[in-house]
Amino acid sequence: MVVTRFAPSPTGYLHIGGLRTALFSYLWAKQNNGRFVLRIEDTDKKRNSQEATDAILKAFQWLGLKHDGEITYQSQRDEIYAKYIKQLLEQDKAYKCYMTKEELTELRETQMANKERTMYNGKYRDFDGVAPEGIEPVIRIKAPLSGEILVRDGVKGDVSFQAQDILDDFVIARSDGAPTYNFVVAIDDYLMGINEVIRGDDHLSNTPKQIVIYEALGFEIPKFYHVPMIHNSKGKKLSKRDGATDVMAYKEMGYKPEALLNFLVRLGWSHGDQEIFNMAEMQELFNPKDINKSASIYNTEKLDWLNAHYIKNSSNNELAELLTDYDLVLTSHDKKEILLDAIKDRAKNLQEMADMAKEILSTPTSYDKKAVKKAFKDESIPILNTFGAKLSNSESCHLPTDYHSLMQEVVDEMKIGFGKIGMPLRVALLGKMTGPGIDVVMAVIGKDETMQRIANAIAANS
RNA sequence: GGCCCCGUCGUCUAGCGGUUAGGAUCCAUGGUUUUCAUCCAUGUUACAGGAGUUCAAUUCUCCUCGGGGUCACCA
Repeated sequence: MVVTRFAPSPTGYLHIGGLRTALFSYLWAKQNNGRFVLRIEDTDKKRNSQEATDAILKAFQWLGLKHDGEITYQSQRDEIYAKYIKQLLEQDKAYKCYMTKEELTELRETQMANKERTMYNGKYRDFDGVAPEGIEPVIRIKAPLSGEILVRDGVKGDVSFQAQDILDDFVIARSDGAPTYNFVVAIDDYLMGINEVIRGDDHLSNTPKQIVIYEALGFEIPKFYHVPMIHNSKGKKLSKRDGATDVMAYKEMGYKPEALLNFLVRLGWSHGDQEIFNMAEMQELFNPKDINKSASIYNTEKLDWLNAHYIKNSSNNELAELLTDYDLVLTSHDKKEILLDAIKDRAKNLQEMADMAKEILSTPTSYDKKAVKKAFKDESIPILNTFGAKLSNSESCHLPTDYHSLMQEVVDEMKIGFGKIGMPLRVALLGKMTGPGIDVVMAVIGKDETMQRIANAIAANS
């Protein structure tokens, strides 16, 4: 069974980089009828918070991603890690190091001055003397001093590291006994049965260290897939101002979850020429072997296009429901179908869509100057009056076609072009020259409101 | 700086020795729409550079250049 995981450290909200690796992991597990588990990496007690964990869960919920089983918190697994540290100590695969921080800093500075690689010098590796007084030791692993460490990566291929280039006896437990990242990751991934690790390629150079742990403990090494980074438009790591914002901010901006997911799944992964993937298709088609090797640049153009696509293809019921989050309540509006049909093709996002609806639904308080000058001329007033009179006498105006016939009558009787009535009417009803079909607008706002707006416009612009 | 990864249109990508280098997005133009948007059509734009290997390189190898990641008692 395939078991994948998402293992964030709760130091902030979930952003799209994390979400993408979570999505990849999720899809791969689901496709294989496997499990997708969540582990919170909160071993650094100073830097993490419950709020951050809650924020991640909230984002998952919005996007419809569900983890399997209970959440594992590393902070609650101290005894487990202690057990393995003890074991390694007893097997002489790890040792206590009494070097002080000052001593370490000094060592490092000397190495830098000599242009050597900065690394621990193994001072206590084979120490059997009397431990210095008053120093709480850290625990270091006895890492191999030479030889090759091979990472068999499903995305990058085989990546080979030389032990002498990259390894030293790194710390696996701090002086306060708390275990460190590379140590607990290996233990937890093994204990949780995770056999396919999909994560950012910023972890690629950590992987040899984790392999050292796996081997010291005799654990089976999982399959790794290191996913390239997402960069900003300058090709640098994503920062808060250029996209690494809270995933929930995308909801506020009016993006639909399926658009965000579809956007992210295509960032670094592809399936031929296909662009549109619903969740079922993603689950069926995603395969980490098709992940790109190179980093991609984050850019909202395609996300906007996808979002517009998904909005256009949403049912009006769903849209009406979603729009309540953007301060637009349409549930009781009798012409909501007509309204929604009229604006769903025009909006890039739900926020914009809500604004359009509100604009149509509310009586204009001002009129665009250019629009008035261009389309609301003196000759327009008798035309509007004629139309108004017809409307006033009309008994059954409900649908756009009803209003359209009325406009047609005016055009025919006055022997004018359609534009002579269309544009002035548009300005009168919306205060500007752009928007949905004018007959549609009238149907949505109704006969009384239409006549009111015509009267308002004539009063204000003549 | 050491080590590691990467390099096809502006962007997301297809390609896996022989292609007019494909799609999508963006942009532009035209059509449809009384307007706007949608939709449809058309168009501009790419193999980082240099050596090899080969009958043939975007594709394989090496070098250069460029970009990124990582080198903690952070994760």
